Amino acid sequence: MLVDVQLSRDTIVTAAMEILDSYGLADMTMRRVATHLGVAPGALYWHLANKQQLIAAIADRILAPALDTTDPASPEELADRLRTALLAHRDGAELVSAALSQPDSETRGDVEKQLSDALALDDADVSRVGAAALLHLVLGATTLEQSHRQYAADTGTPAPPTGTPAEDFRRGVSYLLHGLGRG
Amino acid sequence: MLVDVQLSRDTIVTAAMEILDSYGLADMTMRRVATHLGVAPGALYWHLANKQQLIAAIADRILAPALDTTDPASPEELADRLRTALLAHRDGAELVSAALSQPDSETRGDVEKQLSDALALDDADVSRVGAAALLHLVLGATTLEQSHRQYAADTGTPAPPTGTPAEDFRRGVSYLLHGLGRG
DNA sequence: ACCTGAACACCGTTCAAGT
DNA sequence: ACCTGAACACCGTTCAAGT
Repeated sequence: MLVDVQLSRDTIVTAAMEILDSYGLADMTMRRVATHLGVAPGALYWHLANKQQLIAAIADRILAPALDTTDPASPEELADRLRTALLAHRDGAELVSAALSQPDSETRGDVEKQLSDALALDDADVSRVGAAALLHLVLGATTLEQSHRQYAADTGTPAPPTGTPAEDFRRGVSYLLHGLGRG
Repeated sequence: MLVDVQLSRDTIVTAAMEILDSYGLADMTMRRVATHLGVAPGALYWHLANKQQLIAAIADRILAPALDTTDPASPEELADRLRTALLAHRDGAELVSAALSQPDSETRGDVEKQLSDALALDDADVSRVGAAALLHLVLGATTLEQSHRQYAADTGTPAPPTGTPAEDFRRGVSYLLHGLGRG
């Protein structure tokens, strides 16, 4: 338990991510976060409206290393960086999917804009649909990969021999990008 | 409440889907399903090991109209039929995503095989990666579309003018398919 | 074989009351 | 302003005991 630091949105997010990485999304409950901070459950609700808001804030932190970049990346590179960022936290892909599924997610717009820019296409409509498709691909493929990893870790079995996931990921992205080039 | 029919896996699944369509996935709890059937919560566990198993069974029912077909469809048509099947039930895309994310999902293999066959490519590896990518696209795009629909229905606002979702969906699929053609 | 009753170990969220 | 205590209205799951 962290001792006696002033409670704030940021300390709550940090505590929640420690629980996430140690025990997974299912165990990242408001009550456990509160206990971890040595505080009553209700205290969290002074700083956050609800759990969805906490999840959104965590998603932003998870995505930050992939997004806060000055140089414009290629779409391949951006997709790869997103995957890496998601894999860096237990259940990261699932959590971010949940956050971006909320209809009022601002982050989703940001990510799609950055993907769209990376595509560097003339047709804005192709960019929009292509960026959305790319994001779906990244989230879907990474969620599946991560759940397989976790299952393997839980059961002690090695990962299934479907060919290396990173390579499959890049190939899926590459197929879509080729298709977009002929938009 | 259904009255006095013998409890079985099938009647439970039917009751659960009625709650799903009426109140959504968040309200589809084991306890509410039991109440709807006029039975104690524990009774369900004679017929099902746990809630995950119920969700898997519902996913199969939702997907059935898209999959149980004799004639081999084009990948465009199959993708479209999957989207339609998911949209036919409240939170259908989210529920099926959850079911197919379970590492031991048999249905996921079936769907990917059918997509892979529909692709009708020579290279088996391209088929495998392509089918997975297509499935991610279908689930991701439809989950988003459905959550936007629900949000619009809940708030009374009309859907956002992003261009018609069905058209965007077909375009996303089409881009990926073009890319696969040049695999 | 199939189901009930009752419990176990939890949830997210609210809100008066305290400091 | 910020937090506690205590409650409200729930969960999924188990399991002795009944029929």
